[in-house]
Formats: sequence, structure tokens, C-alpha cells
Amino acid sequence: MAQKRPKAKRSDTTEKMPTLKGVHRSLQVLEYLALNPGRATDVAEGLRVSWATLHRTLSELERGGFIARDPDTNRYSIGARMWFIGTSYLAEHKVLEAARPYLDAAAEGGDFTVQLVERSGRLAVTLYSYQTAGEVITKSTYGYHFPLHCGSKGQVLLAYSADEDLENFLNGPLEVLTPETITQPEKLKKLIKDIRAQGYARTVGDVQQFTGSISAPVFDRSHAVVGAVCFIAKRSVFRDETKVDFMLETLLRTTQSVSLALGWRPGAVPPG
Amino acid sequence: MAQKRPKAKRSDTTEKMPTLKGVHRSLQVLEYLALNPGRATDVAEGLRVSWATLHRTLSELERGGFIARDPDTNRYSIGARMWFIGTSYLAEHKVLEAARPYLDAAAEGGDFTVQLVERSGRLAVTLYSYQTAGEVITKSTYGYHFPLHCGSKGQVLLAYSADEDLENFLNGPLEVLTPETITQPEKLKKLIKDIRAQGYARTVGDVQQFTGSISAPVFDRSHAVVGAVCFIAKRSVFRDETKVDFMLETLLRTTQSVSLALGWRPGAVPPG
DNA sequence: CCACATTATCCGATATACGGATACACATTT
DNA sequence: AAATGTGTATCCGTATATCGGATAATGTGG
Repeated sequence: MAQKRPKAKRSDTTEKMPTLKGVHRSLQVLEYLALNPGRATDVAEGLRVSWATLHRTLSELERGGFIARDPDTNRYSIGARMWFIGTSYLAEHKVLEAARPYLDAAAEGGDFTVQLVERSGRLAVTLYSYQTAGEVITKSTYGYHFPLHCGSKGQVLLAYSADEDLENFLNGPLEVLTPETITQPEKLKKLIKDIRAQGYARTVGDVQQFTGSISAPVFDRSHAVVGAVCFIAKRSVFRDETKVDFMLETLLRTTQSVSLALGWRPGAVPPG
Repeated sequence: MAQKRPKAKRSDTTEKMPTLKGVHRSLQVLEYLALNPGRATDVAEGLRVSWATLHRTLSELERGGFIARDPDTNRYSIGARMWFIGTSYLAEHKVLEAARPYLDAAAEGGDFTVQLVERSGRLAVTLYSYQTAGEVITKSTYGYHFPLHCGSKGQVLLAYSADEDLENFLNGPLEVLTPETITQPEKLKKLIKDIRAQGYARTVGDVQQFTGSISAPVFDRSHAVVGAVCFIAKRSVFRDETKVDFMLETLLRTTQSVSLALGWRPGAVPPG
């Protein structure tokens, strides 16, 4: 008989089985397609779901325009309606709202792309991107997300997460994006220690070979890291330490301003 | 007993009842929250769903980070994971890919905000927005979507949709955004006729009082309208016909280039 | 401090979604 | 062309996951 489960203390560590199986699965499918758009069978396999079930799910999602199917190749990808829904996340985003003026100011004062990023699972996702006229850096817009160990933005977010969380991440698969991507856990740990010490991260060529970036964390009232600001420029810029110094100064000024706007104050973590 | 349903010829006009009720509802909830973030009861009422059911749905969605709840006010809004999923729509978007270089070029050559928009239901949604340094136009970024009858971008999309579809739209509720928003169906029809004739739309102050915009359609290989390019500028600009002429020229050059890049060719619709 | 509005949880009946099996479509090979 | 294979669509009986009324807990405002 249904043995009374022991009170299930809230936010249990073990992933409880979802109440709404169907809903859970359909969202899994959406996320799966976001990461790897492709054929139905691949999704079924990737998610270990029976084909019939998956087919139903896909049909339903497509019917609503949440996913799109290329009629020629039968490949599925995220649909327009998801973009519509997703964007309204930004409209309610307090950090972004607070940061935007400072980001714009920074972008206009310098010759680099400015981004606000935040963590989502194992990825750093871009909330805002301001491309200054001139260089257009291919993968610096929306729709490109990178694992946390790649690029200064990810590393910053990683550096300021809980130790346990960090371990978890490093135990997962560490993708290689370029020959310069660092994937050795030990080396990454060392890097992260440095980042914590100096308050910002700097990487070159580990996401795209011809670019580099610097990033610093944004804090809120409770001294929690709620995101990071990232400046991206061509690789050559990072050979000129004068330019880098200027960027760095702007970066730290920007993140400080944003943090202040969010109620952060220098000093120890407030009580409570 | 289950009477054999009459073969359900594919893509029926009448909205068939969804196979996966739960999935369908949860997505409805997401869309509802995208449009009106708010309390649980309001959602339940708005979607006419029993409270218990809705509560389960919300809990499940929140558990996965697809929606977020403000712990103080119990208000729900779209969560980070939806943004993540939504953005990957862009990564696969062919029109955007083809258009981006031309949009950037246009933005750098002029002093106005450049957008690529596409239709989603009754709304025009922004796919890409390039804010040139200088003016920052508040509601010209992501997360703001306007009904099709407001603003030149919506009107263009409306103008090139099927007649039947247009009727449908005009029979729905026509929101007012500013005192200058046009909501009389007859007047809108007249406008749309003009837009079709001249190949672009121009509106001032009907979305935000202090801005105006011009927009033109983008076609694909089969001469179907797949989106629109929109230039936004301060209201004052639209009093200077020389400036407007320049914008218009750039606009039409841009849309033509993008259409060409998508395989469109001038002349009649190709056979097949 | 009480009354009301909103949110959380329980539980049995039944409608609903599951998935094995089967049939169809299309591509690639011999 | 026939054959083989891979991927897609649909059917249908069964088990089970979902629904929603009711009740309890929490929060809010007067």
C-alpha cells in the first residue's frame, strides 16, 4: 500500500519524480531540442523515451508552434512561440533592468562587445549583448551558450558558485571548443582560485580562437552573484596591455555600479 | 463506445482537442504568464482551470526553472530556462542569419534603431535589434511585443497576410497603446491597402508617443512574407522629410538585399 | 484579533496517456 | 527493380497517472 512517505522535507537533494510526467517530459524535449536540434529518433534515444510517446509529444508541441519541423528533412528545432515566451523573461528581469544603462555606457565608451550573462545549469547564457559598430563578433549574440569552463564569463560564474556545486560541474563532461580550451579539472580549479583572488577572469582563444574576453561578477544585496559582465574583443587587443588595462578598469567600474544599483554594499555579508 | 472518428484529415481548420491535455495546459500557462505575469489565482481564472490542477502545473513548471516565483509576493513570471530555450530559436533561424549583415550595415550607416521582426499570433515579435549609439529607445529591445495594428512593423506584417486572416485579426480585441493608436477596423483596412500599394508602412506615435518608425516586408523564394525590417527613430526625425527619405531608401535597399539573399527574385510568383 | 483571500495538500474515481505492435514512407544498396 | 533498412505514423487495451472537490494551512487586510 501507499506507504506514507516521510514528510519529504522541502528541496530534497534527490530529484523527486515529477508529479506531472507528461509535462515534465515535454519540457525535457524542448530543452533537448534547444541543445541538439535534430531528428525525432535521436530525441527518443537521447531521452530514453519510447518512440510512440515521443511522437505524441512532438506532435503536440509542433501543433502549438513551440517547436518547428523542417518538412523536407523532418528535423525538429525550437519554434517561434518559445522565443516569444522566452523574451518576456527579460521584461521582468531586475538585474538586467538595473544593468542596462551601465552596459550601454561601457559599450559606447569602448571598442568591444559588452554582455550581461547569467548561469543556467551548466551553461552561461547571454541576457544582453551590445555590439559596438565595427567588429562584429560572430558568436556573441543570443542563441549561443557556452559551458561554464569556457570563456571568462563562464569561469567567473563558476568561481563564485558553491564549492560543492563546482565539484559537481567539474565531474560532468567538459567539452572542448578550441585547442586552447582548458578541460583538466585541476587546472581549472587553480584558475578559479586566481579568479576569486583577483575578482575578475580573463581568457583568450578558448571559445573562439580569434577572440578573447574579460569578465567580472555582479552582486546583489545579499552578496550573492547574480550574473557577470563580459567584454569581448579581438585577440590582438589582448596583446596590448594598455588597452586591456583600460578595459579592465571600465569593467570593474561597470560591475561595481551595477552591484550598487542592486543594493550591494562593499564589506562583509550583511546579517540575516 | 468510442465511435471511430471520421479519419481526421490532416491539418483540420477546427482546433482539435489536444491529445496531451496536461502538456497543452502547461504551455498555455507559460504563454499566459509571458503576457500577464501575476498571481496563481489570476492564471487559474484567466485560463478557466480548476485551482488544484493549476497549482500542480505551476509547481511542476517552477521546479524545473521554467517559471519563477517571487517568494515575497507569490507572483509568477517566466523563468530563466525559458529564455535559454527561446534563444536557441535564433540560432536556427535562416531569415535572421541571412539578414544580420544587412541589418548591421544599415544600423551603422544611419542614426536609428534597426529591427528584424516576425509575426507570432496576434503580435509582432522582435528577433533582432540593433541600437546605434546615442538614442536609446526604451521599448525597442526584446521582451516587448506589440499587437499587429500598432506600429509600422505590425502593420506591414498584417498588410501581407491573407485576407481571411486579416479579417480574423480585426475582429479580435484591438488594444490602445497611445492616444494615437488606430483601432477602427475600417481605418486600418484603408491603411493596409495603402501599405500594399506603396510597399512599406510608416507610423508615428502610435506605440510610444515620442517615436516613429518605418517598416518594409522581407520575402522568401516563394514570395511569402517571412518578416519585416523596421527602423525606429525619435518623433522629431519624422518631421524632416529629407531624413525620412534617406531612411526609406536605406530600408528598401535593406529589405531587397535580404529578400534576395533568401532566394527571392523580382517579378511574379514562381510556378509550383 | 478576527474574517477573508489565497495557497497548499489529500484522495478516490476515471478518464488519459503509455508503449508494444503494426503499417507506411522514403532512401540507399545489391 | 527488388530488397533491405531507417525513420515516421497510427492503433488499441491496459494500467496508472491525472483530475478536481474538499479540507487544511497560510497569509493579508480591516
